[in-house]
Parts: sequence; C-alpha cells; structure tokens
Amino acid sequence: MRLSARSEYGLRALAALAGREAAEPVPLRQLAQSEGLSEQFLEQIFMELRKAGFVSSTRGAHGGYSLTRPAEEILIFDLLETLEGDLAPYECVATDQPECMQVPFCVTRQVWLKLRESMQQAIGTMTLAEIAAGRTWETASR
Amino acid sequence: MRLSARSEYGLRALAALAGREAAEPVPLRQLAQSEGLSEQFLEQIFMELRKAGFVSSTRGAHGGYSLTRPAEEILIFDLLETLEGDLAPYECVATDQPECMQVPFCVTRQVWLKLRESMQQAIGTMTLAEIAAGRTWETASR
DNA sequence: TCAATCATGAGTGACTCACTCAGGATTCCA
DNA sequence: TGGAATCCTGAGTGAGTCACTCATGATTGA
Ligand code: FES
Ligand code: FES
Repeated sequence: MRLSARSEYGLRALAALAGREAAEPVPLRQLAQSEGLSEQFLEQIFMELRKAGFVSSTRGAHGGYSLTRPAEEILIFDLLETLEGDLAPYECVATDQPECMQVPFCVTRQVWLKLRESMQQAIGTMTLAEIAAGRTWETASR
Repeated sequence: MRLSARSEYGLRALAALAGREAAEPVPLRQLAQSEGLSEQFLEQIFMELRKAGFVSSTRGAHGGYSLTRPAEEILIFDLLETLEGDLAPYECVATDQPECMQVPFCVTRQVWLKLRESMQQAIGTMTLAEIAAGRTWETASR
C-alpha cells in the first residue's frame, strides 16, 4: 500500500516548477538537479505529464517545460491519478473496471469503496499551488 | 497503490468466520473452500492473525480457528494494519519510521499525511461485524 | 554548424507477490 | 494404541513490478 517514487518525484518537480514564476520554460536538468533526482527518470515522468496536459515542452536550446495552467488550478488528485494510475485500493473499485460480478455477495467491496472515497475527498481540493507554498501544512498535520 | 490479496482473503475469511456463531472452532479447510481460496495461502494469513491476537487456534481433530473477541470489537483498521503492514501511502509517514530528515523543506509530506489520516478515519470505526453483515453498504457506497 | 534540449524505446537488476511444496507437531477418537 | 484430522513451520518459485539506465534520434536557437 505505497505510492510509487514516480508520484513523489513528479509532485516535487512540479512544485519546483510552480515555484519559478518565470514565463520561460525550465529545462529538466535544472529541476532534476535542484531536487536531486535522476534526469532520465524524471524525463519519463514529464512525458506522462505532458501527454496528460499538465505541462508543455519547448525543444531546442533554451527549451524546457512549463505549466499549461496556473498552479492554483491543478489538483493534486488529478496529478496522482496520472502519475500513479487509478487511485483505487483494490482492482474491483477502479473506475475503468467493469462492474464486478461479486458485488451482491461481497463483504470487502464496502471497505475498498470507503477507502477510495476518503482518499478522493482528502486530496480532491488540494492544489499544486498550495503544496508548493506549503500552506496546507497545519491543517494536514492534524 | 493497491492493497494485497492477503488483505482481501483475510477479511473475507474472517467475515465468514464471524458469520458462524458456533462456539466450535472452524477448520481452515472449510473457510478456504467456502470462499474459494487456497488453503495453504490462507494458512499463512491465519498464522499472522493468530500472532496478532485476532484468532486463536485449537489443534488436532475437531480443531480450527475461532475469534478471540466478538466481531463487534474488531476494527477493520487494525486488521488491515496486520495484514498489510503499516497503512501509510509513503514510507516517510509510516508510524515506525524515525522522523524524516526532510520534514522542514518537504512539499509532499503534507499530501502523504492527509491521505493517511483520511484512510484512518474512513475505516477507523468500521468493525468486522459490520462488514460481515453488510450493513454499512449504503453509507459506504456514497 | 553545433550545442542544448526534448523524445522514444529498449533493457536490467533488485525486489515483491501470491502462491506451492514438503514435512513436522498436536490432539481426538475408535 | 493407531491413525486421521488439524494446525505449524520454513523453504522455494515463477511472474510481475519498480526504479531506474542506456542508446539514439529529433528539434531548435545562437
Ligand atoms: S471483489 Fe468485486 S465486489 Fe467484491
Ligand atoms: S520525504 Fe520525509 S518529509 Fe518529505
């Protein structure tokens, strides 16, 4: 029951990207170095993020990545769904799953559903801007 | 971000066990067959549950497993912690973890904390009796 | 033209998961 | 007293996943 390193790296790097208010695109190398991450691995991650529409890239010298929307409009929930795949604690309750045949008899489904729902609520309103600024700190730490 | 089959099998089998009100211990074979699970694998799981104090075993002919407490007093949260290990979305916020060195600068910790907290709340009051009876069905499914 | 950057795909070693296999120990009952 | 039923223990294994690395190509700006 752990999130992958992809998710951590992705969130970190995006937060760093959001931190730079510049309109200029930021090269991946800078993000990787400032966060101490593998450049090549981060590249993979940013490809996903680009395909999902969170960042755009400009090639060539002075190229790099930039956010396509202001950080205030990017939900952590959406990011994690992209980075991590469906945020479901069990296959049976994944959103892309056909209705499970065991539904009528199943005692565990209610547990998975409740877990999923609570996770969605927890990060459904958190934005990239918030975590970049660290502002939800107090409320998040109970 | 998936729970393991151990958790599913464990919950299922325990719910089945709770379903039989008999004072007699129930042999593992019956539980495994009624739920369609591998007997040997379920055995491993029940060893853990025994060591964690949720069930007790009686050996020999007419032996089997029984709950040590009424199902109403067994929290799903505790079961999942036993079956799944620490219910933390990231190592850094596992309870057995020493305080993470990056805490002061870390932008992701708040996300992990919020996720963990919400999961705990979601299943912190669910009991084995409830899921065995399927009574939380309506509330769990939104 | 060349350096900086993104783009793409294949490969890999370590690890985990969901089991199986093999055999032993304890207890009840005929 | 013997054997059947059950729990107990530990080792092994094939498939899959994870967190990367490697190699190479494409695009752009100076
Ligand atoms: S496994 Fe799908 S309903 Fe329980
Ligand atoms: S990784 Fe531990 S505080 Fe962020």
